[in-house]
Amino acid sequence: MTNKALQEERTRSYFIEATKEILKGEGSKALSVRNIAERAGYSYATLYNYFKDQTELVSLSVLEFKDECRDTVNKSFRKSDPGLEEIKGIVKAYISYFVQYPGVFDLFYIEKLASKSVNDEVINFLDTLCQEDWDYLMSIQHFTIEEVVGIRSILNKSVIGVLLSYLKRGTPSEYSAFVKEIDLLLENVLKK
Amino acid sequence: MTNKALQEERTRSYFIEATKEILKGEGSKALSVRNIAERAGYSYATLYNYFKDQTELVSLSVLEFKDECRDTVNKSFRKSDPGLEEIKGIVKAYISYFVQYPGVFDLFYIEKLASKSVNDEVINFLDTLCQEDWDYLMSIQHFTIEEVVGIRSILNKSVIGVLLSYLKRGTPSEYSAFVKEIDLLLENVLKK
DNA sequence: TCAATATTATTAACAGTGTTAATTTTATGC
DNA sequence: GCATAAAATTAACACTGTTAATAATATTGA
Repeated sequence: MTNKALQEERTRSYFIEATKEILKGEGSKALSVRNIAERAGYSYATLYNYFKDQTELVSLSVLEFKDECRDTVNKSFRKSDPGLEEIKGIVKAYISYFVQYPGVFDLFYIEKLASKSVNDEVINFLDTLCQEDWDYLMSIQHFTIEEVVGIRSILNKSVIGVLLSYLKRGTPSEYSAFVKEIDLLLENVLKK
Repeated sequence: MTNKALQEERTRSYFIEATKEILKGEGSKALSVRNIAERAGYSYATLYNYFKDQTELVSLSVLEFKDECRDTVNKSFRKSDPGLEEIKGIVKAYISYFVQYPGVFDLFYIEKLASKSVNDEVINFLDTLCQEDWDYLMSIQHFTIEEVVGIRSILNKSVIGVLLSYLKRGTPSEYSAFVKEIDLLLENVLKK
């Protein structure tokens, strides 16, 4: 019965939306089954009629955050020509997203995810956002394949590191210094 | 009475040792007040007669792990001449320590620490281990001050990133690939 | 040595967590 | 309207950190 399936999907979405709200707001530390259920308008045990456990709900949220992050990056940095400047813009917009939602950073890079496929999708996400630009830079022979492999690796890892330091250790303490650090980093990593 | 102070210090050390054992073994996820106390041979509430709360115990553990990590790095990489090769050795030994004790990585870079001073000590730790080498490289004019500032930043952040990816996301999945990635990274970051 | 005191360690309790089983409420088909 | 199927709920269990009140031990003074 398709009517039943529709209702079920609606109820599931209430739980997912509640989970996302808490993760974006108070963060994963404040997430709890009872907290989610209350916000969704159900009792805590009802959640288990629709989801295996809490981690499934978190994994589903991660996938939606991934889409949201991609949209944010695409909008905030209006696609100019492909190349180094676009990579810089993408990286900055990507970083801005996690500064706005630190709880989502935890999900992407720290918390244990239920599904291995979600895990892999997330860890390569930033790199895939820049795929076209790297292809372009190789096509015009600005970089060799070997250079691109090395630079991509450094870029991806140092972006994760700079975010972890800022969000979890408050280093640097000022946001302006953080922005400067990123500019310096991009300048040095992407130079020939 | 110095006898009393001695006994108190001994009891404190039992709790600290128990905490360190759990953190190195099962990790911070398995850490609990009752778990620590049981291993220390006391009841759970006794802990609060010697420490403000669990976070104080964790902060004290972090400081001891810091010393242990420094010793490990100094021993495993027998100090040759200062310079690029020594930096590579230090970084590799540093990374190895956290691969051996993933729970300690969590404490250093992820978990909220009670004391801000401990926080700052930890985040700059790798960089301070290489201090002499950077000074040397500038003294022989292998790098300029500006170059060193940029390279240090990239090195520190990308080491954190590469560790986070490997320990928390299992990327790369093979240890041999992980080692290769680090070699490539060091090669590219430290080149002129 | 024995009672009074000070110190140390313990149990009980509270509010919170994830999860499961049993139960109650609601909706459906005849 | 009634029996049945579905959905939502409460009760319970084993955990968590932390505090207050109690029990056990050690120390002191006479």
